[in-house]
Amino acid sequence: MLPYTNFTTYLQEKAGLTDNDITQLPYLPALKRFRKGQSLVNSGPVCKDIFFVEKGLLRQYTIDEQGKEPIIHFAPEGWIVSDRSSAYFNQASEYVIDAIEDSEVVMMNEAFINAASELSKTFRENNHRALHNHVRQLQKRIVQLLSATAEARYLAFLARYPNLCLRVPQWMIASYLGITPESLSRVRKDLARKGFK
Amino acid sequence: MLPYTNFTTYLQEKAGLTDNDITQLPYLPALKRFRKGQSLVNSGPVCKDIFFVEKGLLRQYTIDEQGKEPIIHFAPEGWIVSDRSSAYFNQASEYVIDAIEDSEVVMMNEAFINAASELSKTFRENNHRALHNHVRQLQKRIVQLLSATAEARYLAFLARYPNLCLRVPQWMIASYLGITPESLSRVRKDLARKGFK
DNA sequence: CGAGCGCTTGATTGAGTTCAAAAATCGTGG
DNA sequence: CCACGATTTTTGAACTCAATCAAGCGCTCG
Repeated sequence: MLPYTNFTTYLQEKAGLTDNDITQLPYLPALKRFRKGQSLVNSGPVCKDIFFVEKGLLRQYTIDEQGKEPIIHFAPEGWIVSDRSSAYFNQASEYVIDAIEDSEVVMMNEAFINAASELSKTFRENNHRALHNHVRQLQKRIVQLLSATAEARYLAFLARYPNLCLRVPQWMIASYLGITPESLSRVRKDLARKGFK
Repeated sequence: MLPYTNFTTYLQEKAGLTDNDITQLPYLPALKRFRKGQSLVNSGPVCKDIFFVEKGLLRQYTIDEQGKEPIIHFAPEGWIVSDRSSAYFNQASEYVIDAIEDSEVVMMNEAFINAASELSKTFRENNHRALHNHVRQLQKRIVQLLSATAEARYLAFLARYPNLCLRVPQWMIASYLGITPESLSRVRKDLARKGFK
């Protein structure tokens, strides 16, 4: 049995590889464990890998001029995170990816992606589709940041990442929303007062 | 001679088609003219085309719940705009694209993109590269909206779209930055006072 | 058990909004 | 080409949401 059930399911159901395809892959990517707080990649070097979260929870963030750490993404089990444009343009990554919980991560490198792409048209197409979907999510987030209040953005976070609000420290959610931890605390208090949940 | 010099240059220099490739295309996309204020596409229908701006200036925006119109992109000559994920997922587009100036636009449909992709590996690769680059720009904008002040965002706008600040009405720039026209007016006044430009 | 971290709460400050009105610019028809 | 109305930009004043600063509480982990 393979050491990663979520990843296998992903290859079959999301990425569109058949069982036969999988046996024909030259190798399967390694599973690595990361402790809470540990970094998978730092900003600086080129980020070559694509990470599939088998178990646990990752975050991706950058460090801006004022030393703030705005969070781009959270990635719980079954999600993927990477800085593909860093690999693509062979440029230094501006993002850090680290573990919010003890995590198990499947490290897909370019070679694996290429091999799977050679093998299966569906895999290629799904990859492309995922990229388009990513663009759409990013645009939605921009629209939201342009026009929605802190409260609306928090509610959107809850909808986008169900069951994550208890696993992610509040100060990180605040950073994802572009507000301070104090403000988020007040937003939540207000929602509670209004009888939310 | 072809009716669009910018688009031809784009096909050759950016998209990587050789002169020979171009003669082998089954057809070349149509050039359409749009008057200032006219819409190319509305939110609602699926947005199937990809627009290359031969001349003029377009904007892409959405309409949110409060009736605000946050602007996603500006596209002057030589730029491309579309809602590819709408075409890709065959879903209603949430965005409107209209002309800020009288414009000439090359309408590339899926068939043309597919034909060019068949013909040239470079075209395919450049397309993919452009998509990655797009993702990178979107992420940068998110980081900026999360952590930068109105002034910093305005300066970033000036850097990203050189020579556009005189062509785009200020209230639209304000909408792109996520602030009110009044606030932008004050940001500019402040910058002038500080001796900017 | 103590130190540190995360969350809350309060008081104050500040960036940006809202509302209102004047000034400047643009567009169009005569 | 000018004039007039409409739109855009500017300015002012009051206000609001969220940031900052500061203190206190509770939990966890060494």
